[in-house]
Amino acid sequence: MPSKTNNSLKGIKAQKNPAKGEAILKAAENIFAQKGFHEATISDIAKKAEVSDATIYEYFSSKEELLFSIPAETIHQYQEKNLEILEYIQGAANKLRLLIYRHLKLYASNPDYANVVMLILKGNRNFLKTEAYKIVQRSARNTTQVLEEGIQNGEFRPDINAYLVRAMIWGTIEHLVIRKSLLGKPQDLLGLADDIVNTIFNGILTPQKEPTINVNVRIIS
Amino acid sequence: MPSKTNNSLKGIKAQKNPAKGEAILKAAENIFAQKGFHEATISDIAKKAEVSDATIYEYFSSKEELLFSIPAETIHQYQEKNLEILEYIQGAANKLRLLIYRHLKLYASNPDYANVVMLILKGNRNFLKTEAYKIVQRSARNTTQVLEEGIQNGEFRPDINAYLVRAMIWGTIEHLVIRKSLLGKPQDLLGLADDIVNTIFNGILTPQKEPTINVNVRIIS
Amino acid sequence: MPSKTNNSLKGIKAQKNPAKGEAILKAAENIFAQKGFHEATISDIAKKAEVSDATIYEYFSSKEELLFSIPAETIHQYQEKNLEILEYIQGAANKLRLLIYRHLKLYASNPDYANVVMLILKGNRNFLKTEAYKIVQRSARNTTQVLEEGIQNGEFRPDINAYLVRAMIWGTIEHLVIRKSLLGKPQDLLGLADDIVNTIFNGILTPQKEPTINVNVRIIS
Amino acid sequence: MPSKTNNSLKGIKAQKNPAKGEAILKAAENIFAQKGFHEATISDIAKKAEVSDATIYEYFSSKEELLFSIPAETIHQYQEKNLEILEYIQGAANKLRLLIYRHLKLYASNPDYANVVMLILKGNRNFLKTEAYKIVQRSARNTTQVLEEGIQNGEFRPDINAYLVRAMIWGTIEHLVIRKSLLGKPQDLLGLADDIVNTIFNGILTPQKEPTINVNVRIIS
DNA sequence: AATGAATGAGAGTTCATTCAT
DNA sequence: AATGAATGAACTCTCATTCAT
Repeated sequence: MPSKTNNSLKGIKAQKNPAKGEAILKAAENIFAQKGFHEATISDIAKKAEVSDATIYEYFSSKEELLFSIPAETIHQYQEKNLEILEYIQGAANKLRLLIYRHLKLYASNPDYANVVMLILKGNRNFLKTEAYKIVQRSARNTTQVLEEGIQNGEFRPDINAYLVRAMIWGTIEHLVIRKSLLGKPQDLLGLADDIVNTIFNGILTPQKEPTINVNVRIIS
Repeated sequence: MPSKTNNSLKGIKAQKNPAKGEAILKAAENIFAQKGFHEATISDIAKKAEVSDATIYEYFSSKEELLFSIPAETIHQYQEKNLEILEYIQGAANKLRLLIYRHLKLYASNPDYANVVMLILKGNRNFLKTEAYKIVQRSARNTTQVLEEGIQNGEFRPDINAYLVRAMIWGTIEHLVIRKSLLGKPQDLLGLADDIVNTIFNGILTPQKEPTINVNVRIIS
Repeated sequence: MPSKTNNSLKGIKAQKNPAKGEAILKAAENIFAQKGFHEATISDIAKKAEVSDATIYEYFSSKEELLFSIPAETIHQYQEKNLEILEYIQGAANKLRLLIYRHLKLYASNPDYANVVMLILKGNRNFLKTEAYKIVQRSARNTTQVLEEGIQNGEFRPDINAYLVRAMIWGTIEHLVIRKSLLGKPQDLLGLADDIVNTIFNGILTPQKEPTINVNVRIIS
Repeated sequence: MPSKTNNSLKGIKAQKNPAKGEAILKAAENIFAQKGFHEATISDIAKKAEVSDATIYEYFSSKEELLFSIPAETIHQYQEKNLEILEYIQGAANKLRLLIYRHLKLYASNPDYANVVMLILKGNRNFLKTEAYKIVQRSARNTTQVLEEGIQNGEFRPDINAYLVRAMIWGTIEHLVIRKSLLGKPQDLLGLADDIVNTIFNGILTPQKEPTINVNVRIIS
């Protein structure tokens, strides 16, 4: 159930015309994704959004605030939906599978967004002070909680480091998304979800064959 | 066996005074790490290197080339050393453990370098055309080869996706290194190496203790 | 006898709502006094006047016209009142004393006004073309006339330069008012009126003892 | 004897090429005088000085600093010269006459300078924090000291207010200079020096001609 | 009559880069 | 080889002003 008061999330100055604000945001997402932050100019974005340069400043107080406003809405809805769905899923393993799947899908279905988040925002120290980043943190906590739940109910090994496992899952996803953004390579991001889950669940070592007893039965006809 | 002709790797214009070139590179690494690429100025770097702005252009043809020259030497030596050591290690699992350990150590012991590579170079499309990036790719192939070796000799499950597993390992490491750069958080990066290896090897699922003895029945007709 | 058609004096576009026009003018006076002309924005003034930016343009056709409209009413009333009072005063010296006193008082009792006139309008070439400036000139002529009256009736030295003396009086007052605006220094502006008058009247030189005749009387007893 | 270390007075960033710095300063003086501070652009000044816009910023860190640097050298030399000359003049009245004369001459012979100082700097609050303004203050103290000297040695009335008289002198001069700048009116500024001095010295009132002869009677017994 | 919304037009400032010495 | 000096080329951001409603 997405809240109605998500305006505050965006750090947008006012809301003269929300549709126009949204259009600017979309244009910015696209231009930043193509060119990068410093290489993109306000003029580029204004042209794409079909407004004047000055109008952008009616909606966002600076170029950087415009950048930081991009993920706000998306991340917010993503997180709300996650919480909503998690309620209906039984079992930590199933929940984790869902989180991985949705995390991948978030980026897979929004390439520009993925680009901006992975290539621009991820390395930006100022983004860490952002409201949107706080939601990212909350979203991270979802994963950790699911992991801890699984440890406690015995689904997951008791000796795993939940913080590290979360880092592995996120790191894997982000690594793949960046490669996709930069090289276009993993053609089908979502298709990797199962492999990721399997590897995270079972590891890569060949399971030690449990010691077996070979019984040779000779049927004497 | 490190080559002597590693100049070409650096993209350095000439080699008037290699020591000075090196000093500029170190200064750049430090300044870029602190401020980021666009926020750092040639003047900042020149001041730190105790040369004039113009001198930097005697050694590097542009600010971006200077940036791209930072990893060249380090990555080159890293890769050479990897190849050298891998020869002496038996078993894919052991080799993989080594690669993970050294990969983490590379960043853990060079925070400025980690910063530049993770926060600046990683998202830079032009870096992909670089000579240094080719070494990165070669280094990635090491990991894939070790994984494939392990699959073939039965150490690793036959059904794992080597490409994906490598992405997981690298993604995990990079994720942790970025957090360290940005948040200072995983205090002891290297200390996580064993946990990473364990989780990658064994997964997170609690192994199903088979309550029964496996009996193989061979019917001899 | 103040005219009723003082609208023309203000350069105000229309007179939709005179009270609102006045409010805008007062707001402008205050904001300009605080910030200066270029540093003050129409928005600042609109906010202070509790109207929208656009409304200001319903009353004044430009920012500069708004500025020039500030002194109109005040200077007009000041001049009218001067003329009125001068009629009832006997003697050029007395009249001059009055003009000095009222001139000082005009600024002393309207600090914002003083600020705008002294720090902003005084150096503005366009202001010279203004209707309000014509009244300033007329007001200056009052002073000159009083001076000439005094010269003719013997109250003032015949060799003084009326134009210069007026410049001295006005220069003195303006200098003091500016210092007050900028430095807050002459705490009590009005208190200086008498000193100004005395100095202007008597100068600063110690009066020469009138030549005397020494008569020695010898009393012969 | 002007000091050699007057660079510090200018607030100039460096002194790459003092002649060029001077040229920029002269160009700025002229352009500011013609157009005013806000109406003048860095481009205007650069064009006049025959340098690029960017070069101006090699010599002055901002447009405002450039403005403030204009009076530094002039005011400094003026003050030094004043002190030098005052030493050789006997009598407060003579000294005061000199100060008035030189004050007028300073502006009369540098119309652009007069313009900048009177129309732009005089109303600028930030200028008060300037090094150059401190010299202005010192220069003001010269005048006050001469006035006090005259009071003490009996040349000037004991009841005059030195602070006020200085304000009158400066106010008169500034008023005339502004009129000259704005209206071109007092054709011959310097020619007014004597009138100013006379009026300041003797006032404007007709001296009361004593109708009687003062007779001192000495009775010689 | 009043204004929300939009923008044209600049302007100051920064910096990577060049080049004569 | 080294650099002081100069600048071309942008780009963000501001604000007075307009106009449809």
